Amino acid sequence: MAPRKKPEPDPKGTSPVSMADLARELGVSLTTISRALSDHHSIGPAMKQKVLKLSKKYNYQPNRLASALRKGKSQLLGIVVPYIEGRFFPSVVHGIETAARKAGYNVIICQSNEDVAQERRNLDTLLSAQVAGILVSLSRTTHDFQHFEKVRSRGLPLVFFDRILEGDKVNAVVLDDQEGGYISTRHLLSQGCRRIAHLAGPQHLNIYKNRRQGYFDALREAGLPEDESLIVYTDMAQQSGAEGMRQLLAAANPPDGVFGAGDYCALGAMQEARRQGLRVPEDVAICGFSNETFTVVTEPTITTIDQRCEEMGQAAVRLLLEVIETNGSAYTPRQVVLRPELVVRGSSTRFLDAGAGPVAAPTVESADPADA
Amino acid sequence: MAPRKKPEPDPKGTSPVSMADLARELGVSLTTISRALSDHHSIGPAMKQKVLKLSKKYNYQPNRLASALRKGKSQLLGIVVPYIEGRFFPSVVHGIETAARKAGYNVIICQSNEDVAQERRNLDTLLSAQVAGILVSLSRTTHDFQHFEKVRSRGLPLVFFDRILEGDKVNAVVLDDQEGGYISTRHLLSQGCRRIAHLAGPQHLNIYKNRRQGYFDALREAGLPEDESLIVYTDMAQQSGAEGMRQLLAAANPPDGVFGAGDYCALGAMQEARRQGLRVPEDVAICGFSNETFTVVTEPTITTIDQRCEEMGQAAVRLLLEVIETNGSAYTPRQVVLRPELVVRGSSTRFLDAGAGPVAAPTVESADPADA
DNA sequence: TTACTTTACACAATCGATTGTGTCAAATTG
DNA sequence: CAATTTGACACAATCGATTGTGTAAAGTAA
Repeated sequence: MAPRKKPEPDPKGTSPVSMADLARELGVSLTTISRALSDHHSIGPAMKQKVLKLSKKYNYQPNRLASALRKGKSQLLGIVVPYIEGRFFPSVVHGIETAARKAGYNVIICQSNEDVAQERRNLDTLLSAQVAGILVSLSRTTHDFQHFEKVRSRGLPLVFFDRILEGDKVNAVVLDDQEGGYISTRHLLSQGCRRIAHLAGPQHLNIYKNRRQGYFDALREAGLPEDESLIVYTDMAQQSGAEGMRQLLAAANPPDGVFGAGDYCALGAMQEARRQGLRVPEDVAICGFSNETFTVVTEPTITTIDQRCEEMGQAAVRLLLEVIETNGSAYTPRQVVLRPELVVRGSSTRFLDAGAGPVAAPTVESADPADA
Repeated sequence: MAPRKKPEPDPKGTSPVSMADLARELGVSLTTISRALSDHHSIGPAMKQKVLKLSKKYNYQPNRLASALRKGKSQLLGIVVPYIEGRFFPSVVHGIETAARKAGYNVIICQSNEDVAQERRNLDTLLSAQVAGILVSLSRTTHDFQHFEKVRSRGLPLVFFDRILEGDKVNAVVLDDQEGGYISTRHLLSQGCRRIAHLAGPQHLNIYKNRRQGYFDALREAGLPEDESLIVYTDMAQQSGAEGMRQLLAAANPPDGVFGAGDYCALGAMQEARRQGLRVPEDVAICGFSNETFTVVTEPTITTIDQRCEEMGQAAVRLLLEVIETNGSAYTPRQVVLRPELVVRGSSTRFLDAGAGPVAAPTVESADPADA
């Protein structure tokens, strides 16, 4: 191996200072440096000061690799998401990164591209990177937890968020979709709607089933019947929402309110209504779901349900850190359910309803279009 | 220290297999295992096979920390972005992660939150994580490269993207905004517009200055005069775009085309025009800039300039890897300039113009609203 | 003053993988 | 057949930080 000389401060500037350098300079042992820096009790205050001063002077940066190797744990958290696009995942990741950093962790990101095989590889990568814990939102093609066994058997803390598999005892953070459907529908009721339609999503997906259930709950509570003719099943796309609306409006007794299971189909519905000369919200009030970015730029702006993306990220990190800290001691898997938030905007505001919750409030942190 | 026993396969499942385990099992030296796995020539094919088989059997995962520590370089790339929100940065990060993974690297993400101090801390973190290279898009409060000296002095490859500081010899990937303004304006001309207005952005920012310049270039090329009365300076917000449009339409000779320096202000302009009873694109054609997500859901959809977010990420990684590979050997900083792409949509399509470029094409990879 | 605790630090092993240098035997060459 | 090359593997140092144990000296209690 090439011998490496270490002249005192830093000749080419290429070599980062190590604890050994500090030790040599101070004429003390490596141990002393290490313990001084980690504020160990067996180091005198005077020595601590000296070490600290010197480390500042040479701008000492601990080598995390070495530290992690020795301790068997790094200060890294692994994230596996289907992809980093759209509104949802970037926001959650944003929340995760922020919370993680606050706790002294860095995050390493992996995309599964909706592919189980890739997801499996991601896990292997994270394992070999010796992360301290893993946060996962499952790919669409994931139907079992098999490949997570490896993680679990290593005793690595694991937390799922948003996309989880039902029926397994795992740590998870999810949104209460049923509550979302409920408050959305209640809001429409509070605006005077009496015939509220629902643009539903594919019912084999829990989130959509739950949103619909919340819708039913609110209707029942208000003493209104469940009218299947007021429910249109869509694929959640804008186009599909428009078609659904056309269908609803063609009926004998058209709705005066629409709760869309997503913002895209709600938008489609709103556009169709206006094309047919209806006023929104006067003739028909509309609520969406997800608080997509575009909901603040349409005319009128769209009332929707915010999914608390950032909070989800933060909650996931909190949960993960808890598991990390209780280090293996028979931690019981816990599920955190986030309460969705109604964001009232123009598409449903027939009159200024006191206590209708926060109005508008842009949710994207930097709506500043000057980014790029 | 607590002594650690290592029974053969894996008792509690908690201990990952190391090369030492394999060596013991095969009765060979650690060296042999290491070299067999890295396909070193001094290991016989028979032995290589045996080692490989055993490593599969025990599902051996190399400890990257150890490897990186020894080699002095990890397989990690650091990313520093202002934040992970909106359309632009997530997409770039997506591109970066994809390209990096393809090259066998993982990415670790940091947000500066538009704060130089945080940016500085991010760099320190990445340095101590021993990343192999760093990708940076500067925070808005960054006005000098001072804190990057530390990185440079360590000989760490560094590539900037999108947000860079002018006049410094650095590796960077940026978008050709001038070209964007040019093709956008040319497109409007090709649609028969003759009085093309421009909703300009703050001119102290290069990107906006360049977009305006491209606009001028196209006008000049078409033999049209630079008419300052056709330029309105906005803060890029939707509201501001609407006001600009109002102003333009109130003038004696209103425009028949508008090139907005951003999608938000273009949207505002379009809405204002329609409010005043004008038809888009028939009476006034409109182009935006950035290919924001909402541009595909408006009525009509908005013609815009795509900033090649993903390509930018990929290009940045390519450049970084180049620098990493030419490892310090006096690499001359290089700038990659990406060509923006015109995305023709409804707001400017007066007649189907042959050769007008790709039509529509949703750019978000998963427009599937079922994410969450 | 003797015995016992602290205080303050050093030694040396260790985490897991990498790599320059040996070593020994088989293969090739003259 | 002796001499040299090549093949196949082991030794041991190393990356940088952590930590159990050891050991002086100083402080305290009896």
